[in-house]
Amino acid sequence: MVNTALATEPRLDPRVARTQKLIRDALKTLLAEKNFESISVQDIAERATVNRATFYAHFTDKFALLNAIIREHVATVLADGDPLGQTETRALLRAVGKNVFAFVGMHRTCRIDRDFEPQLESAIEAELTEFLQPTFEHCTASLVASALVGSAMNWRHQAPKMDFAPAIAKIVDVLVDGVARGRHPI
Amino acid sequence: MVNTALATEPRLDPRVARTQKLIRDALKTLLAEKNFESISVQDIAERATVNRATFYAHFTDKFALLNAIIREHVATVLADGDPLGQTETRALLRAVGKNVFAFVGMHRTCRIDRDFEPQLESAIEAELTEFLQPTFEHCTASLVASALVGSAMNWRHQAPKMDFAPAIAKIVDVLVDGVARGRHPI
DNA sequence: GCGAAAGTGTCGCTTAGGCGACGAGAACGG
DNA sequence: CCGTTCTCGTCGCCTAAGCGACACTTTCGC
Repeated sequence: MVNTALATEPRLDPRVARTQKLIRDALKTLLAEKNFESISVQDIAERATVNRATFYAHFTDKFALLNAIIREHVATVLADGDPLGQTETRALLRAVGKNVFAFVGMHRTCRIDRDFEPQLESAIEAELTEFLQPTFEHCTASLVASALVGSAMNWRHQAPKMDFAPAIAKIVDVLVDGVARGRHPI
Repeated sequence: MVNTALATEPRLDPRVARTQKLIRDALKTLLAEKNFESISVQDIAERATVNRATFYAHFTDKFALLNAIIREHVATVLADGDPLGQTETRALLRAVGKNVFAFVGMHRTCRIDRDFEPQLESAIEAELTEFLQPTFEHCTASLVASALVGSAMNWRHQAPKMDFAPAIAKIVDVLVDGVARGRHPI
């Protein structure tokens, strides 16, 4: 019996793992205290009990770090209820969509917002694409991800208080049956 | 304005501080799960996300670590209510004694017990002696510490359910007359 | 009783992290 | 306007931590 983790991860120095966790946790707690743009790399390094230079050895800047944290969070939310376990395509997409909307919805009150939305969106898209890879071929996964995330962001701005179930149903219908059904009559 | 901490501490590498804290916390959490003697150095190192060799670079063995933790805890309990703030010797000793008995009492249910008592006792004594140093000359501090801790351990075995206030009063009465002469002015 | 398994304490070698300094850009306040 | 201050990103040197192996001792389980 071979450990598959060893195959994918060529071995991670425990110091690296620890340092990265310290840095992630540092930003998380700081975000609970003040907004993102008023947080400096020094703040993060200090809170993480890590040297500033060490920070740069792991993340190019604080945006990259935030991105990593978002993606980490997204990944867990996406897996809720094991949506990929659904055999029927329509049911699978609905389940995935529900998680995407849920994630986008819960970040309405987050301190990050405002001018970070583009990063947020692309982070979700990237993570969702990876999440769908085992089920769809890359090109399709990417398209589905864009569609779902884009719709979710749109819903968030237009009618965040409305139930998102109908919106998801419509999106899934289009994705599964093709765009022809939604075409305006000629 | 000179930072006094810089004078006393010749500079502590943050990695060292972090590692030691990780190791301390590791043993603390492990003690909440199982008893001391069934905890191996490996267990501690693993929980602390620290290499076993690193453990030995900081503590000679697990007993030394436990000792350090005890002393750390003792130090905080001893300072409760700022007993050294008392100007009257009798009141001061009573306040200190109360904290000592409180500490010894709260360790009745601790998983460490049984055959660790000698270490426990000497750790408390050592810490208490240091604690009393600014107020009493070393020799006196040591004597007072031995008396208080020894009495507390005795009380713990003989009549742990009895109120310890009278016992302390008695000890203080015995100590005061001889001890007053060794106390620093003011 | 004995071999296997697990724990201990230590040692050299390798690698990640801390330090201090640097030049550069941005923000501020006189 | 220009100095002051702060943050950024990077570099070379040094040190702490990780690794794997070693020779023991202890503890089991058969």
